[in-house]
Amino acid sequence: MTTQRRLLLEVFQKAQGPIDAKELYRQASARDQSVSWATVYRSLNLFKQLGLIDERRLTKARCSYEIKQSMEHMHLVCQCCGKIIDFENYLVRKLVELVRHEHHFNVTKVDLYLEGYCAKCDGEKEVH
Amino acid sequence: MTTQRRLLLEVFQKAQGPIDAKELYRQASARDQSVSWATVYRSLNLFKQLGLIDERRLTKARCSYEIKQSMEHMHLVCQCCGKIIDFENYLVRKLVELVRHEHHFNVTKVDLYLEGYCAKCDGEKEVH
DNA sequence: TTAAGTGCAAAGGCTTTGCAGCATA
DNA sequence: TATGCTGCAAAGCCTTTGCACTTAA
Repeated sequence: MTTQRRLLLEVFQKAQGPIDAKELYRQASARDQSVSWATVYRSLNLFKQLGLIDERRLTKARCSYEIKQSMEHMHLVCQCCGKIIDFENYLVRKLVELVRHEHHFNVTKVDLYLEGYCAKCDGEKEVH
Repeated sequence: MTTQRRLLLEVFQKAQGPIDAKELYRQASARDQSVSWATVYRSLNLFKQLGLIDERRLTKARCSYEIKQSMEHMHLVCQCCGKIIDFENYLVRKLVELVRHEHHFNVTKVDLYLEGYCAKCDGEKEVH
């Protein structure tokens, strides 16, 4: 456990939700200028391998990372205001069990991403 | 509508499930050597904009594309051999309805991604 | 004919890696 | 002290873009 890794983990713990490598680098190097891109990416791969963080493909350009969540965890992303709502439900587990049985597919990771309009933005859309 | 675009759409229609740009280029240029990477990517962006195809980041390295599917569509990605299995089930619709009601979230796009071991790779894992 | 599409090559982003020096245990 | 980690810089991929030429309508 090095100072760099400790620092990066702290940034993750402070973050509310997923962040990308760029943001991780930005926040970490703001607190310790010597932190390099190489260390950021090497640590991300390490944390991922250790199961400390999840890697998601939220945008085309780059991956997002966040402290590991439960399997029943979903993200609702508002395409209007960008708000991210975290959401958990037993139906996700049912879905996983279904896949396991119908396809003999041994699920290790679930990534559910729903895009649309949140209550607020959808309401405003109706008005116009 | 150019010959190149027609050819690329044909490759999509023949493909069983999502393919990435590399595979699209491979198959297209096998039938018409003059097809270039620039045209492949420019066409992908056009098709996406027209709503003909969906773009998903199924693997970390690159995006996958496929003819637009229903909302109940899911992807199972084998972390061992990389195979991508398409899968549909009514539970996805139930999930969407749940989100709609419980969070007043107006869902426009669903992206469900399950990672794990396919039947074949999981079987081989057991042996060792 | 002419606006739009194409190929080529170069550039742009994100991520990985070789290597020498440094720090943790 | 010895293994493992780091920073730097360069390289590796995937994707986009400028430019001159070609093609579909």
